Amino acid sequence: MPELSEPIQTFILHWGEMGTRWGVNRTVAQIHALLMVSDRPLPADEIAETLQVARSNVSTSLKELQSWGLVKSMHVLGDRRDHFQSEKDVWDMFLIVMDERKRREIDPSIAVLRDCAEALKSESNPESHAEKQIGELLQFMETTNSWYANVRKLPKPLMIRFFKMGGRLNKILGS
Amino acid sequence: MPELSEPIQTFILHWGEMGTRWGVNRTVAQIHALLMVSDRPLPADEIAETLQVARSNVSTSLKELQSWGLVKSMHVLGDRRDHFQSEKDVWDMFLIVMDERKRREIDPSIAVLRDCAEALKSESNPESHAEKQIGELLQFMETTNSWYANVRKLPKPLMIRFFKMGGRLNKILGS
DNA sequence: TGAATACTTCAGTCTTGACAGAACATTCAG
DNA sequence: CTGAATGTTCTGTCAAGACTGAAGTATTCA
Repeated sequence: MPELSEPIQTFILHWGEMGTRWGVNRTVAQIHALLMVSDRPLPADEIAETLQVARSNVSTSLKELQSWGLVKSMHVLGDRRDHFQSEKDVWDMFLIVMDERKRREIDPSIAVLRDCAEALKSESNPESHAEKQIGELLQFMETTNSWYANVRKLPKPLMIRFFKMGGRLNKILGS
Repeated sequence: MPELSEPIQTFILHWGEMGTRWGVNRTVAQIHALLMVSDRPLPADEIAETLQVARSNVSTSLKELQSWGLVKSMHVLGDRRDHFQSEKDVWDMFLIVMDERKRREIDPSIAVLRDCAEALKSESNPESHAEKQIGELLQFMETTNSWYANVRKLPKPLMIRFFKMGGRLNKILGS
């Protein structure tokens, strides 16, 4: 592995930093960044060397990235080592992350809110404000969820068009 | 402060947990949750007692919530203490968080990516793949940013309509 | 078969950030 | 002016979890 050029280092470090701000382990995010900009799949030991972290740390981080579906392992002819490559398409990456966060965090939250709302309803209730507030939170999440489901099922080119549009929102909604 | 009922405890604890998953301090998120479901503004000491955390911890967490614009302090007649109330409207809350994350994280990331892309362009370049990838990331962020700006400037009722719609997306985009 | 290679898991260490409690600052009532 | 009430800041402690190196497992090849 050639040393990383300065701008690429900057990118990887920044991506790692952003990771932490969004609840993602720094090393995991850095490895993701590295694989994104790599022009070929990398074996774990090369990643460890490049980022100067322990081999074992790379192993678990790669597992994590694979569990998100952001990284896949593959093989290279004449090399026994696993090689890892990142999803490269930014839109696909985005959707993967959204799907996964929905599955891991939003959906369970909706379930919890629903239970809480239910429990508060059946008590004859000195906490009607809380009930109302939680109900609104629940409704909000359900609304955005179903909105997302609809965006999600658009074929990708249409979806991209949808996001590039936006200037025309007013016109559409005005009708 | 009456003790928290069981479903409300559940809600607050869950909200705290979700906080950590999104890079927000657990106590900060818990206080936010408590204030959301409270039917009146609460003074800091009451929050500390209710959530069983140190008064000083509450102080700094409230500062944090205020810096996000999610919580405001106010005064109650005949009480010298500051009382804190959360924004209650879920849509407004959502927009506040989006605005703030854009300002704190997305915009700076765009700046970094732009610098990196620039630096990679001027080097006569063995890293054209990285350049391409970072360029696409940049483009993606700029696209979503401007999409968000357009959604953002809709009057709230229209915006809500926009999110409740979604079923009609296909029809609209088909044209 | 066993040495070499690759990968994973585990146990202990280290770091970061969260937190408590104390010290400090400010305001206000008397 | 003083002391009680309130809020903030600071310092040291602690815990969570990130990370390392070593031990363990699996696979391949000589």
